[in-house]
Amino acid sequence: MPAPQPPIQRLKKRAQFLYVRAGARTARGAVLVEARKRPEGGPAIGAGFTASKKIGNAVLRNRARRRLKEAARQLLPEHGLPGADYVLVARRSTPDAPWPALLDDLKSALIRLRADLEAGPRAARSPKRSSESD
RNA sequence: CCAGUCGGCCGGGCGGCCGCGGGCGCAAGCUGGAAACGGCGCGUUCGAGGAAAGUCCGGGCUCCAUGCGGAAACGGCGGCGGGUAACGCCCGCCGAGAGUAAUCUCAGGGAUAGCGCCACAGAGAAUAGUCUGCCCUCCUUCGCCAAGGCUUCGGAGGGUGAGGGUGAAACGGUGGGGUAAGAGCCCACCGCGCCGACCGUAAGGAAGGCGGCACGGCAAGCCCCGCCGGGAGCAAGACCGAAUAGGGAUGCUUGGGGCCUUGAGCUCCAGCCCGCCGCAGGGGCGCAUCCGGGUAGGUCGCGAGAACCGCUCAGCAAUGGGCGGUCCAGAGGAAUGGUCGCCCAUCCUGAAAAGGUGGACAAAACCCGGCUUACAGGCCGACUGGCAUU
Repeated sequence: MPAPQPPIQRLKKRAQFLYVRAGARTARGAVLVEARKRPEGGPAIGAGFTASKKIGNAVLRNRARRRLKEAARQLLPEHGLPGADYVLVARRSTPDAPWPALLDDLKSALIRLRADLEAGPRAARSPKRSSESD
């Protein structure tokens, strides 16, 4: 490994999740990814995981969250933007999707989001997002 | 062998590779630090369930309330005995009901404490009752006659509670006697009620005797009796505690005037500030150190116990005693995973070989004891009935 991988920090607090929720958002197949630059920056990449009750019972939610965690572990250091926080939201197909397809979806979403984030925080907030945000 | 009843147990296995959380250890390495000690890292070890679920009962623990005891109200429970920390749970037994049987089911205290209700149907539904009937007397009427009576239609009065019919239930049943017809009116048996030797700790069982029948059901309508119960919950609760704002104390500093309760108190004017200029209006004007309360956040609570395993003793059992051994998840929006291979079940195709498919229900969150509900498939034991065989 020539370049050191950026460290990954787990998001824990509700406030952190709410902060990221106001940022960019991209859905790809089995995953929905939210991302936003932290104001203080830094080399670390933040990662949080969410599986709502829409996914199913506790067993299914756990499985979805853990698959997202493993996928993020593999892809986030390479495709994530240092200094930004990501929240991976499980969708109904997350627990059962084929593993390579899940990785593809996440990778595609991360690349798209990275481009948005690097273009600037204003550009990340596309107008269609305002309708679906609460 | 087939059909069935009951109880107990398991609930995929093994192995690569890459990861995660807790505990313990660490020579060297990187890193923070004056150090102590941390972080990264390395090693090692442990890391979801029988229901972890529903949150329906019972407890532990914590805080609140509380002088002690009792009662009312409200809620829960309800055969008897035992087990237990406790229970609405468990075991054994009793009673009633179902089944050929093993076995299963039961809100299983009180209906002579009182009130209330008993739909529909039906004449009548609880101090009974005459719709259709049966019988007697009287009146009327038809017919026969041996002149004594017999008989048909209708009406009135009375007797009856037997037959028909209604109903979940009609105020004992069957048979005989009896009678105008009938009726526990009388008799036998059965049922029922009362007493009851004797057996059982008890619920209860019961030989036998007496009674001529009296006493319908619902307490899951109110109620009565007995027993139990203070409330809220780990977001309990304890400790530490930043920034900012506000409170208090001390010290220092201060444009001018007024007031008094003499203090950075109140108030007026000027000045300055609220991006700049003008006008109008509004707001603000100490600093430093320390103290205490609270918020974010953090630490504890937090797992060696009504624990698990084996042997043994007591007991029909639930369970309890003794001895030996084991340490067995703990966190917050972070862990208990991802992926691959082989095997074992499932299902599909197939004559087979084989190929494909793909793993029930469901995941701790303060901890125990129960209950209830969900569950692919499999294993073990005991017992009952039938068939066959010896």
